[in-house]
Amino acid sequence: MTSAESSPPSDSQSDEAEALRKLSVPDIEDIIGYKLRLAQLLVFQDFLETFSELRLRPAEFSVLVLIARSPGLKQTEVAERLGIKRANFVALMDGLERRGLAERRKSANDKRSHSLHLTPEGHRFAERMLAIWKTHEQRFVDRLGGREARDKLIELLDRLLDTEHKSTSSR
Amino acid sequence: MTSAESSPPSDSQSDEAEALRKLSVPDIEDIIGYKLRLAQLLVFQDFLETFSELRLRPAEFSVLVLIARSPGLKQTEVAERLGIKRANFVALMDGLERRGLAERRKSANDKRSHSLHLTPEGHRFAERMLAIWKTHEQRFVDRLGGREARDKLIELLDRLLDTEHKSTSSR
DNA sequence: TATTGTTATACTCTATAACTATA
DNA sequence: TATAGTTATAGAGTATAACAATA
Repeated sequence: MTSAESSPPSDSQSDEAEALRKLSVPDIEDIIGYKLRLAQLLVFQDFLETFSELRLRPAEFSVLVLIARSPGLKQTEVAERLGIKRANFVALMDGLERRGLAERRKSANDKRSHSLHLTPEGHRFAERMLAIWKTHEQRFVDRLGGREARDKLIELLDRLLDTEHKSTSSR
Repeated sequence: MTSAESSPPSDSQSDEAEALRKLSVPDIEDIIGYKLRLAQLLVFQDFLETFSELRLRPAEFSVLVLIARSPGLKQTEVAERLGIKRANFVALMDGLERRGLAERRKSANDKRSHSLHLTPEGHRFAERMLAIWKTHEQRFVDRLGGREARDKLIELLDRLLDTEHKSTSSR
């Protein structure tokens, strides 16, 4: 099972430990990006498990949410808002269309573009989806310690995402 | 350029808007997982740009940090701590070894395992790497509004990551 | 039998170039 | 010329199975 040595192996350990002191290497747990990645992976993992029976992935969920709130958006608009390359959006939308959840409608004024909409079935699906999503989201609000903590997290993440980085105090 | 219609297309808009009211679809910006993903992508993107001249990816950085702090760890231990499958860790470690930054040492007591160490060159590399990393990390501390805000963010992320989810108020 | 490191492989995401039909 | 959608393709990152050497 576990090897008999509970203390770490001591090759040239002391030399390296000495070198470490000069380096002041950060604890990986204190690194913002590392922790953000762990948290994101955890939430997405929970999402995948929560939505396994609906066979819904995060990207598909976000597309359905967006066209439910803003029906009629052009395909490229939806893709750009979600940070999906329009080339990659095609297969995703094909899947939603094949499942009868969403549809492309040819625009009359611009025959190049498609406007996106939920189908009636997609609307019923969205109801189930959002009910399930609430349990998923609430799970993490609870872990955070309630709505205030959740709001604080969103606020801090928004600060990270704020494109107005005033490098100096000017502007 | 931009099409003449500034108001959204109004196909069966009113019907869909009515349906939306019943649905109460969340704003995608209010979804924890979505915002976490955006923030993580932003930080990693900044990391990639910051370290483009060192040709260092986040996973490689985390490995170097870990074996700088804890020299002698077994290959599988390092991989597991970072959430990397040991099969995928092989090529990553090959790369660090090929660049002369880290090395596998055959363990005397267990001839199956390798203990991982920085080379002297890897140590010098780590000094440069960490100096650069500090500027990267500080950039986001500044955006957050200082060290207190950064500590708060880490604390909230830790709550998300806490495996002790007390489902009820018991325990 | 179990574990360490390894190879091979497959699947998902993401990124880019180039095509078509419209504008 | 430029744009919307599409196709093809390549690269990362990640996941699993199976093997050899060793425990």
